[in-house]
Amino acid sequence: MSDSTPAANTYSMDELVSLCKRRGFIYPASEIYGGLNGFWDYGPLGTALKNNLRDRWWRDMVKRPPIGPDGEEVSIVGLDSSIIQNPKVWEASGHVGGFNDPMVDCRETKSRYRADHLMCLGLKGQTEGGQIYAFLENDDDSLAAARKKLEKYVKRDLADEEVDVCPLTALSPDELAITVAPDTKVVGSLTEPRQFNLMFKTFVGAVQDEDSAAYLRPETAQGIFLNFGNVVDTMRVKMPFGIAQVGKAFRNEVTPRNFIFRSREFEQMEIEWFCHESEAEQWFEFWCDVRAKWWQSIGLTSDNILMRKHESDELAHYAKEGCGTFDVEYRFPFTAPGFGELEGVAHRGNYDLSRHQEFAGKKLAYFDQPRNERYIPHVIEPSAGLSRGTLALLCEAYTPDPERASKVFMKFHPSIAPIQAAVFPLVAKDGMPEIAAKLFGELRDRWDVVMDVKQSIGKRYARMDEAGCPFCFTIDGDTASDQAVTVRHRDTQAQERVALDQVAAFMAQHVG
RNA sequence: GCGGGCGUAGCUCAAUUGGUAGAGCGUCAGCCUUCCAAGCUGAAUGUUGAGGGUUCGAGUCCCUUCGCCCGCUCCA
Repeated sequence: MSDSTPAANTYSMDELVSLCKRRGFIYPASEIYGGLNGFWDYGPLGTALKNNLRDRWWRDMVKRPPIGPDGEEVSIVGLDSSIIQNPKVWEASGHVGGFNDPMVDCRETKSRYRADHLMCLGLKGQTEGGQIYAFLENDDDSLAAARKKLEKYVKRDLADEEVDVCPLTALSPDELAITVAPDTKVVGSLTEPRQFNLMFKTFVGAVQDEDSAAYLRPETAQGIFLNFGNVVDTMRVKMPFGIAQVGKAFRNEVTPRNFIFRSREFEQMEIEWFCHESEAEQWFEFWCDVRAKWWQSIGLTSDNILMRKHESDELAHYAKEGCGTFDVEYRFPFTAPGFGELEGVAHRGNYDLSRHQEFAGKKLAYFDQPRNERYIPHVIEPSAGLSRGTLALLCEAYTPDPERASKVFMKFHPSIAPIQAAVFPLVAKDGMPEIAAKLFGELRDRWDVVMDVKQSIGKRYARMDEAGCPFCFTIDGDTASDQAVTVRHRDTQAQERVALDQVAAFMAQHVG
């Protein structure tokens, strides 16, 4: 998350969460049992919204992929790999090593540290009877403070040769017991390092022993790398090309927060774009541009979208030196005035395929006929959050309006709105419901449409405002004679008259 | 995992020093209604997050637990 100009959003997340529950977008998971931290269920409208976002992505990336720099459509094929994979996958990917951070807590200061980020200072060759002072790695002030405490303890200045520095993780439990934590003066306030396993562990088969242990995938990407060879062998693809996948991933987040922004079960929409190393930088720029524009095309305004280059110290373990990662970030109400990550476009180099080649002992090189060269492709990865994208759409759509009956309406882009049109007979008599039913039948095959004949027209309009339905078609007393209906526009509340036989054309024009 | 705050109807919230849990909105039904939650009538919905304790009596006090929010920590 990063800072920027003041927030445009003037509502609180509580209001949005409340509307999501009230209107069937998102419910707390297993709510009747008191919920479960970090999990959420999508209601009927939330499901429709999320599916629309997913389908739009699939259509724009796989079925009708973007035009590449050479003016031709790029080539992307789809995939749906399993959630549980051979446990060795996660050793090769670096998740077993890099995704398990040993943590220590300080009982005195209530601080938590990554154990591998703490270093220890002590007298060389002395452990018994002495004291050890922990300090933060790469922090000169912390180091100086630790040394000062050590010198005070031994009551003299120390030469550099006399002191010994080692990682906290190298300490024995006895040594840890005589260690003084940063910002404290007493010994033994640090807990033993504890593993924070961010991957969900499970067991394959009915017998639960370590041999059957497996993990739910923490990202969908690895399933693509595992099938790289299969796709090359079976799909007549040629470099450069992409493999796309949408699916669930699971992470045991330390702190699930901010509604569905950081949940433990979430969905990703990922493309792994394979190319020759010499073209990787060009494709990286290409995908950053394509993906930023795509988010804007579904209704996220440029004001709330930000492209941000990662600082070098926050690069992922797979990120290629010097090329880095770009984030597409969105200004959520809970991050404002800052931004939160929506999608990361990463240059993964050939890290993953090389690792799998090494760990699996299977050749994953590609023979490039035009180049007459065999190589392990480099990978550009536009990795988008489907759950986060859905949340961004909800946040972007939420529009308070004290003037209208609902006090708020959801301004979804018509193409991804969970309900794209509503058909209403103005009153439930005089043949109006019959005309409405006929129109409803014509529209529903192609769009998400509802029909409602109950209650006053104002109430139905207001209900559609909260659901974010962009257009309501109302059959009135004149329809039978003039063959026209009223279109009511959600955003402006304006009304216009449209010929009955032009409603589908109207929808095609305004919704797509 | 730590600290702080919170948890009452679908939603937003009331409920005196501990004394029978209510309102508005929403939902549903009926009447009505020819363009914005109209009006009238009626209805449903709560072990007050869960469990235990103190008390004649607990939404209210105490303990435990679960969940949510904020801050730390973390986010390959």
